[in-house]
Amino acid sequence: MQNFSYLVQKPQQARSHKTMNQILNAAAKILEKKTFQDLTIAEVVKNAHTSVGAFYGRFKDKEALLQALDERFFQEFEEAINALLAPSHWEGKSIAYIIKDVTRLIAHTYSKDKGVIRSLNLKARLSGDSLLISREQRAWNVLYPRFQEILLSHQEKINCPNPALAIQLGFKQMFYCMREILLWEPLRKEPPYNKDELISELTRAYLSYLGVKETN
Amino acid sequence: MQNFSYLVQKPQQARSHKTMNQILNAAAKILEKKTFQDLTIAEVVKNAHTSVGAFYGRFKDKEALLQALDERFFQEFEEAINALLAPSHWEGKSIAYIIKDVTRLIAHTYSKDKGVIRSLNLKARLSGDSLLISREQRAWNVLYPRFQEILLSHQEKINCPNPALAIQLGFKQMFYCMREILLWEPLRKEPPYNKDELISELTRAYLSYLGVKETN
DNA sequence: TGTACATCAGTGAACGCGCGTTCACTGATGTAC
DNA sequence: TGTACATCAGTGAACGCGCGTTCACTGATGTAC
Repeated sequence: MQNFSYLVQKPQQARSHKTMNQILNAAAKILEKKTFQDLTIAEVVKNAHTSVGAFYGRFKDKEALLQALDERFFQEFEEAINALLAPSHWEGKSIAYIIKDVTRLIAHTYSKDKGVIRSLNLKARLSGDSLLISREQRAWNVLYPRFQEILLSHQEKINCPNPALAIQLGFKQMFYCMREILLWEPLRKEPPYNKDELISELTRAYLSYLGVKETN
Repeated sequence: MQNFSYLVQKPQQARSHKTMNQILNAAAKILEKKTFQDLTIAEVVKNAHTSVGAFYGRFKDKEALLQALDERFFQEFEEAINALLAPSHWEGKSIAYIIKDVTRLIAHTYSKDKGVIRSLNLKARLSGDSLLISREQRAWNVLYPRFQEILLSHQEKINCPNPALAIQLGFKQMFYCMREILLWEPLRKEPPYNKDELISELTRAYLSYLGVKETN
């Protein structure tokens, strides 16, 4: 599953494991304030109380640092997705329940470690042909098809001309909007939303668009 | 209104005016394929059949090039917005009509000069505290409040718990989704949508969310 | 329970490359009289 | 209708700075016997 080719060598001793974590923590913290481009190795190792050489003893290059952050921060996300997708979990649940579940997951995912996620998102846009697909993207590629399939199996509750299209566009509206609001609006100093309100409003919008009547 | 402080000097002769346009065209073309960061002055002037010195005779620095592109490409957009906002234009029109109008404007705006718009959007995210607010942003700041005001004046047609919130979130859903789909999905090789279908679906979604009944 | 050796880990000065920017110079255009 | 001068415009080699990366070296940890 995971290849750690971005590492020169996996940590062998507790000592180096600690150093590596210090580096990742320092980097994550710096990324709250600036972009990955503006982050320098010198700055990271200074904040991690280690040295440039220690960095390159662990990471192949600067790029590898971002990959390591990607792995580290989306492990949790992947587990949350797997929990949602457990065969029994959505069994017999209403569309409203399922949509709210997914909306909530997205809201929570994009509320933590914003600096790292922002950097990864930017990275995906900057590097034209994305050589390495991010772990985040891979996670979505697992979640979405299953989600769509389940919604389509409830098709009789959906009242709109083109359910398949509406499921997709509705998901994108909710997802892109949530991501922009949580990740980028704060940087533009826009007033924040109440998170629970945001979740229920976006859920409501999605359900309205699909023409789902039930209020459950 | 516009300050051209990013220019060393405005073109005085037809000759230099032509050179400047060649530079802007070359840059816009390069930005279809790569980001502003990856674009080099050497590359631009080579494609513009001119020289580094000519560039710096016109532009204060590399940054100024992006500002000039911003000005050049959003002039048209601003005019379109002013047309929509002409006092008589939305007089007596239905909510459905108004929303479709705005959705269509966004769709058309983000269908052209994607390279430049992408670069400007990235720029806004990369440079933490945006020193210069982009012309695009300024344009939205003019359009949105007026749009909101007009929708609120039709409040009796809106059926949802919190109209003001729904107008705002609905707009964001539509806008962020449209922008992401038109600007970034193609880069990820995702299959494109039919534009008219996209406009009417996102309009329909917005109206459903607001609980607007009329089909006009 | 030492001793020898291999590997892991860390240090930070120095290197080097890419690319934005400068600068000394040449040529074109406009204006005054 | 030239001539002189100022300003505009363009050229491209050279500069220089920032920052990622290397490298020679020191110290720590583990293992064999």
